[in-house]
Amino acid sequence: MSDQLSLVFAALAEPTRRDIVARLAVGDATVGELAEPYAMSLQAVSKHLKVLEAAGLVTKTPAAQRRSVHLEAEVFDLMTKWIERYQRQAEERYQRLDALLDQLDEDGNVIPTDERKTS
Amino acid sequence: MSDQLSLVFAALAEPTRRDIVARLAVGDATVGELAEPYAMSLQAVSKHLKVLEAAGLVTKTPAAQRRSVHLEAEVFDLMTKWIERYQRQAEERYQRLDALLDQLDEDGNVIPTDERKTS
DNA sequence: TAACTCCTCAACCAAGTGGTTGATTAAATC
DNA sequence: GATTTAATCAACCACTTGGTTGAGGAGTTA
Repeated sequence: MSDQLSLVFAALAEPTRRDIVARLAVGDATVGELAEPYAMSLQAVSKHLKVLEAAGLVTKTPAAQRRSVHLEAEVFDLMTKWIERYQRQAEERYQRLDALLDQLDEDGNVIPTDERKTS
Repeated sequence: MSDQLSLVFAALAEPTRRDIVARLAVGDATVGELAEPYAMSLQAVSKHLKVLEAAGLVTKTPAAQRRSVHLEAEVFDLMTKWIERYQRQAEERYQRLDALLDQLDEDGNVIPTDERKTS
């Protein structure tokens, strides 16, 4: 499961991690600040951040006592491109199906080309 | 992890399942047809389909010997809405940051409002 | 009805995941 | 320099996951 798209989808499959992303969209924060609202331990949040980091969704300032975490918006493009591709493909397919249904008469028989209504 | 958004992201975190979605975007298929290209057992593919079904990404014709599987394109909206929201938010934040940087002089000091260039 | 085919269900297994606690590193402050 | 504070590392645990094989259910066809 090492390709980035898999990592990104897996990272966002967790409500806590989506919540963290939502918070980081507002502005950068330290690990402690991010952990504060949750009942779980700081270590658990640190683990979640590592998952987000591995997916490329988040980066941390390399070395400091209070490490600032911030969102990398570009990675979203990976997902949207994948999604849009198949969403569009599926929608087009249904349009073709509609078109095909238009070519059938009330009994479900194919109407010959020369007898079809010209739109 | 029972909310649909989590289920959808988790479902698409698997390359095999994304591959199945890609195939279904082209057109409906039976379970056997979907399983054919993979080295894994039919049961394994059936499990993958169950995950996709639970996420609402896919539906099966209720009961037939050769069950037709087809893609539900609407569910993609859930994801795109979530993604776009935070992507937009993050991008706007960077625009505000740029604006803020415009308000600083070369030494990094804040330029008082009445001394700023009027755009 | 019997046989065959397509698919699902059930039990099992190795590996991964989300959480815990305890110890440790490294920066900031006294 | 010693102490506090912020964050990570490491080991552990219960549960989930992606795969397997074997049996069973429900249409289809002989």
